Amino acid sequence: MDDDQLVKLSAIAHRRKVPSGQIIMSDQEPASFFANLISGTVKLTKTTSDGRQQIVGLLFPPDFLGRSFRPSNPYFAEAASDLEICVFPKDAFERLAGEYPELEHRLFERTLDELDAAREWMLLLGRKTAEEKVADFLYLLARRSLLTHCADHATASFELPLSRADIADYLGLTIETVSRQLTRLKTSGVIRLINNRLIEVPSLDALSLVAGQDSPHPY
Amino acid sequence: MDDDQLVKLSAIAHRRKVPSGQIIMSDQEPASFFANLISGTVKLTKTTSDGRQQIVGLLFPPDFLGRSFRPSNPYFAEAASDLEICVFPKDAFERLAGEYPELEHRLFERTLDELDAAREWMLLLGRKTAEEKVADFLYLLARRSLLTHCADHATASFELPLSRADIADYLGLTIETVSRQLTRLKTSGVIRLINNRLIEVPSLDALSLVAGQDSPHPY
DNA sequence: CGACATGTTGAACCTCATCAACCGACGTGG
DNA sequence: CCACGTCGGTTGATGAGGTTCAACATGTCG
Repeated sequence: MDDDQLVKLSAIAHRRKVPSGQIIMSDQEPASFFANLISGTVKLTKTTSDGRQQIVGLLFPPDFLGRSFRPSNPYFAEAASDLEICVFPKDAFERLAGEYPELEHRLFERTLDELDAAREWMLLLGRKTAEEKVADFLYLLARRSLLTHCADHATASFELPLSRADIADYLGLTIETVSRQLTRLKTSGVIRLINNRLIEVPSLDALSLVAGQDSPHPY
Repeated sequence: MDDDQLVKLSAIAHRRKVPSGQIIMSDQEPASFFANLISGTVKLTKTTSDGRQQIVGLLFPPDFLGRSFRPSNPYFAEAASDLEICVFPKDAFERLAGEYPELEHRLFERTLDELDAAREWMLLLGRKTAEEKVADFLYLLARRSLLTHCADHATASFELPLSRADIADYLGLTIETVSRQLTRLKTSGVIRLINNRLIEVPSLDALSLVAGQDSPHPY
């Protein structure tokens, strides 16, 4: 994105803090803004009429939050932790997107990535065991942590961005099963639990093996 | 899409028949074309290293098949029945998309629809029971059949586009469970099985109820 | 210190997967 | 023409993986 666009973007933007648990975008009401995630984690959730919930997407910085060309979302966006976001009014942003085809193109690419991620997760939800699900989730986070804290690439350590309940909703499990599988992975030595939220992975390859990944993802 | 575009599109297109079971696009090799689905059903599948399979998307006419701005797919596209498709060479199509922003915009919109569908399916895969899954799938097909055979909108009848094995792979179940749930729905009177592939739904509302839909979808 | 939220562990139960037999339709070859 | 194998689908018996319910542990905040 060139300077001109960045200037115009920041002109219409403003920062906002959001406390954990707050709904950012709701199912029925129209989405009136776009936003860039500066810090924190956003979960996209869907719920059945009787209250069963499923997380259908996670957003980490610097992910983008919004709904292009549609009046409203078919899901909720909720702060899974305290957030900082950078908000753009929807109409102004879309005017800008009309001016700069590059911008729309970038949004398109991001949407394709989200689609790929969603489909990858469908395989996990439909066909993997509880142990594989948990290991897969941890493997995902471990790889993410390598991108930022670029360490030696064989081990990793990171903080869980979600509570047990949210992890369960992400993996299509119950909190009890998540907890049990975590202790299983701990006792089998695949991970170390420093505290409830902090995790160490001595061997990424070992973790990837438990996750049942097609191919150990290179980084 | 205006006439000019349609003319140029058809100039680079050619028809092709594809027998059931054939792989159209593969995981690793680059996707070299786009295609419009004229008749038949295409399944998008992902597979774990040990052979468990999950269908991550279904395409019906007049859906569009292809991968914008990416060299290859992270999944397979396979003919779930005999097909007729209308093929566009990738480079020619992308040149055209560059000329007509409208075209890229349309592709974007379709991708958003696919993303919504994928996320809806994540809720099904992660949180619904076998009975709800099967009922939900049938409800989906029933609504689709109303769009074409526009009948009285309270009942429906249609042909299953998938084998039991494919239905199982779509719902994250086994063929046995799919079969059992179908006979359950039959004996409880929610559906009628005319033959293995032909289904009648006396009451869409009753089916939607079993499917555990948030809201009975109006049509 | 007690109340509440979050997480862990245990025991019982249930849904769904697994394994196996069976059925009907179809195509092939003797 | 009929035996035969194959394929797609159904049905039954059994068992395992996860859910459910409940108790307990830990941590935090008033």
